[in-house]
Amino acid sequence: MDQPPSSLTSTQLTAYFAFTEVSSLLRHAVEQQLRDAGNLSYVQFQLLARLGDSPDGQRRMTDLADGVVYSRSGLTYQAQLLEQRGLVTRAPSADDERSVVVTLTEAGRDILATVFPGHIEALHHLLFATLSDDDVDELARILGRAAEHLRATPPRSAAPRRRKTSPERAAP
Amino acid sequence: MDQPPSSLTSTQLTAYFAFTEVSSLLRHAVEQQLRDAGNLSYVQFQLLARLGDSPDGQRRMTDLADGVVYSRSGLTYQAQLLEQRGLVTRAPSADDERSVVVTLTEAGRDILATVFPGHIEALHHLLFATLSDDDVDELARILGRAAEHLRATPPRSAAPRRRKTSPERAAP
DNA sequence: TATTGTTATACTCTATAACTATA
DNA sequence: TATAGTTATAGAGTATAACAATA
Repeated sequence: MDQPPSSLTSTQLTAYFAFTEVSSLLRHAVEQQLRDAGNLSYVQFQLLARLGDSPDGQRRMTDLADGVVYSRSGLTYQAQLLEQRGLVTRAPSADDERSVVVTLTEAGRDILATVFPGHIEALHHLLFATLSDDDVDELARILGRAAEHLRATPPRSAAPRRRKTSPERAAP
Repeated sequence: MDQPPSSLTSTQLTAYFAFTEVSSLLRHAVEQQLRDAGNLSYVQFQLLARLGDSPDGQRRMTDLADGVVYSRSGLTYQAQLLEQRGLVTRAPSADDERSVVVTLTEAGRDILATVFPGHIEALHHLLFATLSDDDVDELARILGRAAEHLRATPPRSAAPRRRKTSPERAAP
């Protein structure tokens, strides 16, 4: 049903509260596992995992920043930390001297390998243990659609701002 | 391709990634709305909302901390900020002189009233716009179960720690 | 002694603005 | 001029430990 924009159905409220609760508790637990298993923050894990996903283990700084919705400076800070620990290297790109290419090192892969099993195990214990296969199917379908929608929806009030990647003409 | 996950199905992975993405984007958008509409952080909003939920607009510090999974000191910090803005008051409890009762003020209720409509509207736009009623039902059911499970599942490695509220007998 | 809450403190993280260099 | 990234800096937030007061 369509509602006046100032109310939610009770089911919507239930869904929202459950979502935030799962999100918060799961995030908390995962952060702790990552910290215990590899002394990684969630953000650092995301960055390493992104690099691990790349076929050559490399990404440009900007591409990494886009994925994690970070400010450039925030990413520089995290990249420095990871570099100091020897988990990544940074070098200017051959294509474009302005760009910096971040590369996952062997040590970085090792850390990922150390952390992954516990990560997955935690998801089993915390999230999937009580869900049926059908539930997981539904979840993937519904949240997949929601994610797609969110990705395509610009933050409304911040609309006239310049986006990071998209080359919009600036409305002065 | 991804690395072969040791024991998650591809649907589970899809569901997990979609969940984290929705969680992250939604949280980001909601935080911005709360900041814009009422200059509130997400945590501050949660605290005020919790107080607003209470019939008399009051809660003990410890009860508030439990709900938000915070350290005591972190809660004290936030409560100070809210008190400075006149959104809550703090006073020793009559029942137990050790306890501090936090009370939502008129100004606090006003802020909640100011912020709520936009909050709900954002949820409409961002989350519920693309979901059918059945989807929302499913989401509420599935995540409700997951939340219940998470709530009941103690962080495994931190198990032998004392919990905050539950009067367990401590296993020595 | 155990519980409630505050304080002191140190640390992590994030964003903004100014800056350098390449395109 | 526009883009990629770094640096300087400042601010919010969080947790740990020591502490005071009450039960």
